[in-house]
Amino acid sequence: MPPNRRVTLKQVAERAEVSRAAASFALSGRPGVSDATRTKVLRIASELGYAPNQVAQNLRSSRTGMVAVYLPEDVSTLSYYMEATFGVIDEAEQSGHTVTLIPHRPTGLNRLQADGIIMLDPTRGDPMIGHLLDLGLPVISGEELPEPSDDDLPRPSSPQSLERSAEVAGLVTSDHAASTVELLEHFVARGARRPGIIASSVPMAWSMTVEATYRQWCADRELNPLVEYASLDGLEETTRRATRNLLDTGTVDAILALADGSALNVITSAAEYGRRVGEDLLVAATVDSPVLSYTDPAVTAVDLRPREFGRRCMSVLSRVLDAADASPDTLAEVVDTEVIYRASTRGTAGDR
Amino acid sequence: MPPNRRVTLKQVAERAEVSRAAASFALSGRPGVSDATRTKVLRIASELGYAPNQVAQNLRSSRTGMVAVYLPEDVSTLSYYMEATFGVIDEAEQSGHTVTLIPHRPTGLNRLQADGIIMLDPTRGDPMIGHLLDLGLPVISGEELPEPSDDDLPRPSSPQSLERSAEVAGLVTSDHAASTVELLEHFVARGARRPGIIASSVPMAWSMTVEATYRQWCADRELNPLVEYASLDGLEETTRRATRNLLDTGTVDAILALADGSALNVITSAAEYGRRVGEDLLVAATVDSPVLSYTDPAVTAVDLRPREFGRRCMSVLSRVLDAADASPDTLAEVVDTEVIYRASTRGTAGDR
DNA sequence: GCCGATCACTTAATCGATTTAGTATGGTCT
DNA sequence: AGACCATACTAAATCGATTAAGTGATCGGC
Repeated sequence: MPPNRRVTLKQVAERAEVSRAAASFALSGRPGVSDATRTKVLRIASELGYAPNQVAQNLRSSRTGMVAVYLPEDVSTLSYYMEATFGVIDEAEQSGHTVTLIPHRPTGLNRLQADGIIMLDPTRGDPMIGHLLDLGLPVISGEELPEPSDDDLPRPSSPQSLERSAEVAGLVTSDHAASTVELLEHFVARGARRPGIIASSVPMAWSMTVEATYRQWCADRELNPLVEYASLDGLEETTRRATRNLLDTGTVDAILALADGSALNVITSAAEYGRRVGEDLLVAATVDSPVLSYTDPAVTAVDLRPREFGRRCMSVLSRVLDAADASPDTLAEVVDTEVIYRASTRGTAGDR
Repeated sequence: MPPNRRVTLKQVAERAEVSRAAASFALSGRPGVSDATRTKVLRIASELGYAPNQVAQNLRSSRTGMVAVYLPEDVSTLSYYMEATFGVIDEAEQSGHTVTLIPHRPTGLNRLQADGIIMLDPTRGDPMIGHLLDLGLPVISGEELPEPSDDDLPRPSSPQSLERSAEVAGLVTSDHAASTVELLEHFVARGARRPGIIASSVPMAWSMTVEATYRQWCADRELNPLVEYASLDGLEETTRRATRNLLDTGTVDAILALADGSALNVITSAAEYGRRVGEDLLVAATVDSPVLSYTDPAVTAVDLRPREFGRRCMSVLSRVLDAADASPDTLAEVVDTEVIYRASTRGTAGDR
């Protein structure tokens, strides 16, 4: 009755005049009790507002009921991670898991309680990645795990753990290569001849895929790739410089920006170079973000469906957790993306 | 030894040749064991890499060890909440709490396990707010709790719970009135005479404070307030319209935008009206966001120190949880803010 | 009419840590 | 030497749910 004192199974059992075990059977829907008893217990449970104490359940089942999400520390595009995290939460609710966020510092990592880990966009060189893999928990990687770089310290781990960390339990990706090609072809269809790219020096798998795809696309057409970088150190300054360098060439008539910040900078400074975005300068971004629809003109971008992406990560993790023992190969899934066409790539060749 | 099998207190006790109770006393630092035993237990515990099972601890202490954070469903400025949430996590780590995010749907709310709740920017009309307040857990509100509007359904709650929900256990705010005045005065100091505002129709306490402060400021100077709204329904369209309406007046020479999207739209469409941002049109935003530093010119904005804000919310909650029984009045704290001056308010009146 | 099987249920062990109550040891005081 | 007490520890209960093992009753088959 008092909402501060929670109803326990024992109380339900007493009211129903059965043992705690019988009540437990009835509530969990397993055989062993008569239909009469079952309905009675269920009725009383709902009357009393019984909700099982998850802490007790978890202790018994030696699970934590928690899923830990790890996000990159330095992110330029926050909305993606926010949405993806809520996608994880959506799906975690289904399987009765709670979602916790992992701090970026390794302090107290051994205190981390979770049944599994979801890493979004693991960054090469981030020492946390190794620590998390070494925890012995099933890990789902959102976007590919980058190869450890040479200057990374070798993790102090036994051969056994090395072997384990070579594999994640599941992998969810988006087809960045396909969406990059779609954007580049769209540039061409809208009348552009020389697309350039403002890449990111952040060593995440997806950004490397986009850049490599662009370079390959240029190679296929015997075009000289026009690549400028925005780096995490001095992000604003390098973003501005990348924009300036591309526009200074004078030959660029389309720009593919990896980060929303870069696209934004192109939009707002194009006028200084006498360029009109959407007409003689097409602009698109590889990751959509709310801000890209507020600019004038609004910016064409790839909707990575982050919410769905997060849901899929959690759903893969659920399957891994249920499989318990037998999961020899890692589960892999691809989330569909969609290019959102906006005014920044209207171009000169007809409508739409 | 195997990292997948966690070390338990029993194992430590056996290795140290004492009872589990003695080991527990030793580890928790309470009297009742000799110094020799204590050091021995501690040594063995660290050798074995013992970490107490928090699930068991929580069951025993009938706490959950979790803090639940509730974010508004429709947010235009994501980075603020992201940062604030990580601030909560920073501080929660200190007190050994895990942070979970609350889904926006009330489904399964009674299954929510937490020792306390932190609501960020509670929105008037959001039915979740009532539900969360009725849970009987200590609630910290980040920014004031709005008065329930008339058309809100009365919550089905006993008088007792009504009384309780009238009060939150703690309140953390930023001084939006002060920062608004600072921005307006800055406009004037930079040569502006007629500032307008693109307000938000989102009924959150802070946005209402900013708008009210602006109106009062105008009234004090016998100026006619120039207010346009960007509403959540059709955010892009209303944002554009608000910008257009303000610029169409021709009299506006400074614009204060509540959301980063609005500020952005002003920046990118000013040229069409023959205005030069930072010269004959000053622009500032009441909430800083990464995108505001990538535009050209970059936009002056208020840094609300969201990370610190989140930390303070959690620290207040910690105090409430420790106080246990005696906390008659709600704890209140104010987080300092800082205006970040950028090129969009350079103006005509000298340097700065 | 008796054996075995099935059903419906209860008892008790279990998860891992904390904590109360209880016990043995040694020392001090008179 | 016996009473008394503090110290250092152990045994066992506890948190709330799950589940293996056990008990009694009923039923069917031959």
